[in-house]
Amino acid sequence: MSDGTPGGTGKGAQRRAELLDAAEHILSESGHGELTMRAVATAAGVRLGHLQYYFPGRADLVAAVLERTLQRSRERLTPVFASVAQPDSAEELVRTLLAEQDDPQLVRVYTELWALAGHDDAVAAVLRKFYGTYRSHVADVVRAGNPDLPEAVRDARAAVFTILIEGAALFRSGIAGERTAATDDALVATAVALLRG
Amino acid sequence: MSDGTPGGTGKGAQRRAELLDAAEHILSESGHGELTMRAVATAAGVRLGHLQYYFPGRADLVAAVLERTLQRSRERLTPVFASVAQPDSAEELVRTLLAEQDDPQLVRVYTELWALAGHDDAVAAVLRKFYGTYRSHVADVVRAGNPDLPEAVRDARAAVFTILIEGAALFRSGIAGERTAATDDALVATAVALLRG
DNA sequence: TGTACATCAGTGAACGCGCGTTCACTGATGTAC
DNA sequence: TGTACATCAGTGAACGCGCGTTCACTGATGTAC
Repeated sequence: MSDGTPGGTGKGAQRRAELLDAAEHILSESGHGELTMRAVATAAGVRLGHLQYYFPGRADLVAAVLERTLQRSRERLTPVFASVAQPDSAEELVRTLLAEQDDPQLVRVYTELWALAGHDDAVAAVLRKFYGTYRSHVADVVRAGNPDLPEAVRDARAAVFTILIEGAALFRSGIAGERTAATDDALVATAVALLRG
Repeated sequence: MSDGTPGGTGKGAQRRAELLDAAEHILSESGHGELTMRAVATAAGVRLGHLQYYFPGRADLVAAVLERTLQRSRERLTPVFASVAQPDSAEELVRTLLAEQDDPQLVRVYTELWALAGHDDAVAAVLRKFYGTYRSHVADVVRAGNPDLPEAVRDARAAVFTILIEGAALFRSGIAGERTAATDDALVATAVALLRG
């Protein structure tokens, strides 16, 4: 490994992934405060000292969870946005994005990351970049369906769309009442209107 | 005090408020993990043992911050909703709700509470009730402007409206790019459309 | 008006525990010759 | 094919520290008679 991080390929990579799985699980189930080196090591069936072979400090571990989570989301979302060249598939796009939120563990991890961003500038910067890319993807969809829209309006629509989708995630983390088909339909209708204008 | 909690009125009440101010400040600036009994006592200029006279354990302190925050929001929001009997003031309502989010400390506290709700059932239950009331206020506004709308549609619109407003708060906690007038306008237009149908 | 007593407000020391971090160490695996 | 050596993967003990909690204590304020 050129960057000094163990686990590029093979056995090391698998171990690293297992450790991140354990950390992610604890983060989503119990929150940032319970994400201790010892808890992760125990959950992964590894000794404390060995966890530190992969992640020397707690900060490295948290940063790695953040990066992997966002990277996975990027890899899932990019093809989804790329496939909606035709603007009439807007509803399908929205329903696909909402379906991403069906994994409660992932939603809780995001909730934790949002809270972290509130008082950790590094996390905030990474999330800001992530949602910047997200918004530009949405803006591309808006432009495809309405090429003459002024750029400012297009970007504003993309921002509101993003707020709506992520707000929906927030309200699936145990805060809202039950999720109904009528709510989903209203959500989709509103989101589609933002894309189509 | 009939319930055993010190600080009902007078000096005790003021001390209690000061302690909660300190706790709230730490929660918003540094997060739940940094909210320790010692840090709160120090910030409030009080000895650890005395903080425990008001809040015997950390859980009591966190619960009190949660309750006071939501109670204050209720007291601010109830008259706002009550004043929009006339449905044509929908835009004013939305702008007022967004203006509530201009306090970064309050927004960060909410972000922390959302994360807490993800793995604390008591917090989740309190927040669920709060947003249930919130949605029913919104639904009343929707009904005032459109009395014949089926109840399911009305409630769905209220839910999406709430998602949109709270999603906007989320994206003011350091996650989004800059907040522009165009974004606010698009947000208001979308929210008003949900109220008016 | 005075006094006795209860309650309120606040102090200070000590406890055991889990935490992140440091570090010396061992065995397994790969690689050069 | 064998051997020497470097690197990788994993162990185990110990550290100092900050944490929540417990508890005995003191002084100020209110109240009953």
